[in-house]
Amino acid sequence: MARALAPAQIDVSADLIRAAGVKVTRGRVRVLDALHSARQPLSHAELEARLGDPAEPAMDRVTLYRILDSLVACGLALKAVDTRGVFRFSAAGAQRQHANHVHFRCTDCGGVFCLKAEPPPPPRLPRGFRLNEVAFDLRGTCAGCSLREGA
Amino acid sequence: MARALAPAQIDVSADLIRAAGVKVTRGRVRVLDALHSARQPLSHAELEARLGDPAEPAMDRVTLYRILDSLVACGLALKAVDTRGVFRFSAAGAQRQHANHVHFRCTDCGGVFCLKAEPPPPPRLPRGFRLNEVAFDLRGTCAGCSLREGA
DNA sequence: CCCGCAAATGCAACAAGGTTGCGTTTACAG
DNA sequence: CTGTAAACGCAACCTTGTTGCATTTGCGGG
Ligand SMILES: [Mn+2]
Ligand SMILES: [Mn+2]
Ligand SMILES: [Zn+2]
Ligand SMILES: [Zn+2]
Repeated sequence: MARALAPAQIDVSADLIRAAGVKVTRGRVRVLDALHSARQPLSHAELEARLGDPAEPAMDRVTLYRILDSLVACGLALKAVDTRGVFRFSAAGAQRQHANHVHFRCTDCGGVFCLKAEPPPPPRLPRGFRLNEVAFDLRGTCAGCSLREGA
Repeated sequence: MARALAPAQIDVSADLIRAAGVKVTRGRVRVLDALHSARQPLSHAELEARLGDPAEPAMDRVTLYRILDSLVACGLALKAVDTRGVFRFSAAGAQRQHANHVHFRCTDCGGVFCLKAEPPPPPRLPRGFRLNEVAFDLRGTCAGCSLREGA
C-alpha cells in the first residue's frame, strides 16, 4: 500500500542493472535511482545522507562503497575525484547533460555546482587535433563555505 | 665541515621564504628545496621519504603538513589533487606560467598541449560565490594519436 | 515451486591521508 | 639580549576507503 508510482516509470534502474548483467538488488536500485535524480556528482557521504529512508533498514557503509564500485565496473556510473580529493559518483549517460554548461567546483567542500552559462566556443586547434569535450571549470569557494569561513 | 655549496646558490629558498614574509626555518628551507629540485609534484609521503637526511633529526609528520600548508598559503607552493585523491605539491613559479592560457589534454596518450588562446572571461557567479581560478580545458585526441588510430 | 550456489551484504578490523590541541622551542623584532 | 608570536613535536583523533569472513539473497536450473 501507499505505493503510488507511475507504472511506466518504475524499475528503470532495475532494468538498467539487469541489462548490465549483474544481480538486481534493493541497494543497487536505490543507489542508481539516487544518482539519476541527483543534479551533481555525489560523494559517498552525500549518498549515505540522501539514502536515509526511514522505511528501509539503512544500508551498511561498506556495502555502499561496494555498490558504487560495482555500478562503475559495469558502466552504469562514473567515478571522479573532486577538488578535496574525495570521490564523486554520477549516473552514466547523465554526463552528456552536463556537457553544455559551466561548472563551479568548491575547493573547500568539494561540491560541484552547475552554472547557467554555456561554455564559450573553443579556440582554433592545431592541425590534426580532434576535439571531443570542452571543460570550462571555475574553482573557488561556494556561498556556504565563503560565509562559514569568510570572517 | 663538509659544507661545499656554491655561495651564489645557497639560501635561494631561504630568501624566497623571507621575501614571502614568513619565518625562515630549517624545515621550510628543506621542503622548498625539495620541491624545487623535484621534476613532478610530490605527495606528503614522497616528500617525507625524500627528506630522509641522516644528519637531520627527521621532521615530524604533522610539521611537514603544516610546512606545506604555509608554503601554499604564502604562494611559494601549489597544491593539487591527483587522480587517486592524494594532494601533491610543487614549487610555485613552475606552473604559474600555465595560468593564463587554454590546455588541450589528449585522452589517448595523456599529453598536455598549451594553446595560444587565453581563457574567456568567466560568467557571472551566484551570490556569495568567490572565484579563484579558471580552467578551460579541451579534451580529445592530439595530432599524433589521431593519425595513428584514425584508420 | 524449491534448491543450490555464486554473488551480495553486514560487521569488525584495518590502513592511509589528513587535522586538532597543547605544551615546548625557536626566529627575529626591538 | 630579551620578549613574544610563530613554529614545532607529540599524542590523539577524524574521514575516506579497503579487507576478511561469516551470513543472507538473487536467480538459474530442476
Ligand atoms: Mn552540470
Ligand atoms: Mn600551459
Ligand atoms: Zn563549498
Ligand atoms: Zn595524444
